[in-house]
Amino acid sequence: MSSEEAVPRRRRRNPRGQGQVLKAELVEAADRLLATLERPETLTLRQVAREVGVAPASIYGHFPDLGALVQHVLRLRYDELAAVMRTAADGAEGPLADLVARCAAYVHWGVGHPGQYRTLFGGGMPAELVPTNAHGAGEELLGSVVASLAGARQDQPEHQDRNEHQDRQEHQDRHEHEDRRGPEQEWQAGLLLWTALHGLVALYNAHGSMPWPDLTDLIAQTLALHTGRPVDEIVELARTADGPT
Amino acid sequence: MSSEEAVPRRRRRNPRGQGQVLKAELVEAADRLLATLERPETLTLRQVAREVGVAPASIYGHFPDLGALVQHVLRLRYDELAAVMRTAADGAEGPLADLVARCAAYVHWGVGHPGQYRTLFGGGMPAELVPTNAHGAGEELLGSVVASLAGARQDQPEHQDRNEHQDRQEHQDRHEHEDRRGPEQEWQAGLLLWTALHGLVALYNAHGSMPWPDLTDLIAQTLALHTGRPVDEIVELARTADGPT
DNA sequence: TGTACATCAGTGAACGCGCGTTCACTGATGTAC
DNA sequence: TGTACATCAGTGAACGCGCGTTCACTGATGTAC
Repeated sequence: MSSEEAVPRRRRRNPRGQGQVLKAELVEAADRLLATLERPETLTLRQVAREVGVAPASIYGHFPDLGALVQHVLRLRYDELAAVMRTAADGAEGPLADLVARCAAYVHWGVGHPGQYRTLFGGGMPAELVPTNAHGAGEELLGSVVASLAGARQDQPEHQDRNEHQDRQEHQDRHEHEDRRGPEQEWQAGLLLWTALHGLVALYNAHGSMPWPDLTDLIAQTLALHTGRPVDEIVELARTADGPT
Repeated sequence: MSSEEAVPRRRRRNPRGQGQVLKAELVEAADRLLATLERPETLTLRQVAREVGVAPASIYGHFPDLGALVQHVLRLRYDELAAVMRTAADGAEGPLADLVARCAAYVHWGVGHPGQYRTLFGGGMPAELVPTNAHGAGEELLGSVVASLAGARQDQPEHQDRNEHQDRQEHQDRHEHEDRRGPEQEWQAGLLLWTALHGLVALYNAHGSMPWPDLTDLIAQTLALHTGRPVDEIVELARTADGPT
């Protein structure tokens, strides 16, 4: 370990038709660095070049600049997260299970990929590079949570929304008609759930040294709050979703 | 506006006994830049010097390096946030009002100071500079939320925790005795509330271009979920806490 | 079968920039005699 | 009242560094004749 790290990686030039190989290696390297670096937003073009073992100028043959490379990587990761959530929900039986699977997948991905999560949702990147910002805060992702939460609430056996139907003395004029939940309330509820999950991931990742309770418990507790369902039921669903550990 | 910005600010040297004046100016300038910069974690020693109108080397007379200066500023801001929350709770009548006042103050401060909030809680700074990390994730702040939430739950008129007392078929062995909430549950509940508030602030700040619902509504909704109290009651309390708008 | 040439996949050196940090210095202002 | 000196509050130039980007280039490999 003395001087081994100082030796620059050598690399065989690709044969004729294989120009795309380096591009793939660049993407992998950037991804690896985003995952690894303590502060991924400080990623550097020369770092990527070094990681691959290539001259800095070589990157320009494949991407106009570092921004474009990062954007490419983030797009992949965002799609991966969305896919993970979709897949997790695939095996779900019923709307609540669907919601639990999606949200658990979200949080576990975020905790498993701190660097990329931070880069995607931490707001530390030039806004135009991040798919999350590019078209309205990760529309697909947020949309799926909103829909899933709405489905789970719809499905509730005895749907008593005690938070909204009692104790209204004088404010019933402010909201026109909340006997039935409109799409706007559903959107707000989903948004709120997303912020809760995001806060959980962000703080969990930022304060790794703190003594955190079991993550699955925290997710279950959060979902219990946002669905009004018993925490044990959620834990049960989360456990079967995670598979036998 | 053409060349005006290129002119470096001139500054009178302080008279003899007034060496501390520059120190104060440095703190102010760093604070202003942390508040202003799009990515405050990229703050630079030379930027601070420029902002004050002083040679970069002059900073070393007052701080050993930029880190020390930033640490100083963050300490001030953290104390300010804690004080704002304390003051807000001072006028509160009852535990629920206390909780609402504290949490509303937290969120409003965070949204009003995006740069500093990000620097304090965003995890983008070398950990040792941030008072939040220095002694256990902002113990005082988290502790106050935990206590306040526990107080509000204690105070609940008809304390029915439907999330925990029904539908337990086979998992009652996992938790030993949750008829009464132990300090551990209280801590977890407070932690979860904190993550929710943090997620709200972080995403609100990061996605300013999104169409967000009214912030006070979101806070109230969050607190309604975490206390099990009707949202209207919370909104009422939040409104009186904010003062007439 | 041989050879000139084009293309491909990168290289290597150089540029100008902003950065943190150092070091000897400057010039105004108090203080001792 | 004068003057030598110490101190204070900062300056200015220089250093070495890593960075993004440019530009002419190189050397292996395929293709046309």
